[in-house]
Amino acid sequence: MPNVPAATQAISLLKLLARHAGPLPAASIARELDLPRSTVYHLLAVLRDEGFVMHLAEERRYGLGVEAFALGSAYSRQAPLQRVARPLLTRLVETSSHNAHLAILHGREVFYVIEERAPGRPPLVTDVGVRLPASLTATGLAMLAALPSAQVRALFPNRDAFVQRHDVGVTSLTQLRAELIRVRQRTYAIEEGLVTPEFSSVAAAVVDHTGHPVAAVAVTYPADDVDDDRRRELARQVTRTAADLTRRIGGRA
Amino acid sequence: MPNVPAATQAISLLKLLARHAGPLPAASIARELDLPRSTVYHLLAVLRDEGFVMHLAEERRYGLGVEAFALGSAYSRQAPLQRVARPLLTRLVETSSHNAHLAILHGREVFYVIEERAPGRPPLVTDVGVRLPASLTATGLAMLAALPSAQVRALFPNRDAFVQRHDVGVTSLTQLRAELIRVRQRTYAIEEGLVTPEFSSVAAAVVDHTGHPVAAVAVTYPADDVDDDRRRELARQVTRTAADLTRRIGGRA
DNA sequence: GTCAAGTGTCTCAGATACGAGACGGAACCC
DNA sequence: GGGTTCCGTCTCGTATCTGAGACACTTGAC
Repeated sequence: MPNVPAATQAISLLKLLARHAGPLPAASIARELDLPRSTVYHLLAVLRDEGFVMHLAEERRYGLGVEAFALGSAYSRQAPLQRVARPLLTRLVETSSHNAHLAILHGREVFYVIEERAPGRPPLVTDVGVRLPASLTATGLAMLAALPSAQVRALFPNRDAFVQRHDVGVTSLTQLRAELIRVRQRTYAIEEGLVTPEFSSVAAAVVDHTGHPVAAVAVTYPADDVDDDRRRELARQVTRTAADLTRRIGGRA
Repeated sequence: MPNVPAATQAISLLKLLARHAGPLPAASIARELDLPRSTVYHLLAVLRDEGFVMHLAEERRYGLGVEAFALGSAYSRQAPLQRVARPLLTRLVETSSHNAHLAILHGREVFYVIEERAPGRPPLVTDVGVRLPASLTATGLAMLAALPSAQVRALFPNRDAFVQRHDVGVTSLTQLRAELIRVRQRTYAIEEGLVTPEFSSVAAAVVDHTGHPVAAVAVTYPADDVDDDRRRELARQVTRTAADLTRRIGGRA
């Protein structure tokens, strides 16, 4: 277990500022992180010097600084998966005429790293940077289905690990396993109205050379506009895009 | 002066990983940061736990993690300037048929936060996340021209503060001041071939309610394709976009 | 105008983190 | 197979950081 408390506190402070919709006063930061006020001021001073935090003196609040943006840009520049995936998602949007996105698994959540919107389609909740519970999303289910059984159990050790949305969603490991069996049988995941009522998604996993899921591709469409035949066609396009991306990153396709 | 060495070291490590094109071995990190190996491993352990760094075990290297991306996304979500500016730059690209970008001043450098590429135009060096010396760029000159004289002097205290590119660029405060006078007289900045040979840019500053420059808007075009009349027209569109953005953020226009 | 609450800075002693260096294992080279 | 280099983990004593709390200033309520 690493023990570098000042580094951990600094990182926690940045994460706190990222979680909120806007800048925070120092007293709120101290309270939410349960840190002494003087410690918080020391950390803020360092983070300001380094450009990760800026002080809005008139509002007496602290917000993220441009170095936070620079870090995110550096991650995007260095991440081979996103660079390779972007043109493939652009093409998927063209052929499907629906919004497409790429997500990665981060613990029990999915994290959206690419969102390509189709012309004339509304923006969805699955915007870049958003996190959602994996068990509730098509992309999450697609990736969980590609994980070894023991790893799924490790991620969901008890009933508390499950969340619901709009009063719907799996609530136990047994239910989740059953759903993942269905995903494997179909070779794609379906989510109907769990994330956004009246919208559905189909998703397929992207796996690396060991077969481990590194991302999932999905398309989202208005549920009423798409019959079973149309949905199978969208699923075919999504699984083909995911397989193509898997091949391009040298994965086991 | 803040003194929280572990926090400073952690942040320096993240910045180092951001500066490089890809992941680094721990030994390189120790060498470039001039830190003991055990200290570096402690910091890497914390940053991994928090998701800011990932360990590529097969390559024995460390790279930025998805929380770096999440931080950058949070900054973009919270930054009102970029949200307001993006549709204006999209429209500027449509009317001008050239690439447009938005930059902010960060010390003596400009930092590109939006890049909108025109259809059929090549990507340029001014990509999102890139930094360039302010004195060499149209956006930098536009913002410097809107700063009080004392602040320009503080940013460029001596000849060492100036850099050149392709053997061209101002090398003294006197030369810089003369150029900034010209920028103010024209109400826009011009850069010809300093950033990318054979490409030129025109830029105008976006100022806040105090008249302080918070960003600059620019258009970049192939120098040979644009005669004086055409360039004046592009400059008119750029200064209008910058004024529009200034008004929308409640600036002094 | 007065009082309370909040912000930001500063000091310094006791608690604790830092980092030198040892160790085991892996990878590479011959 | 042996030797070298590098990686990653671990220990513990000394140097140094953390944070309680005082202080000055600003803002807001009455």
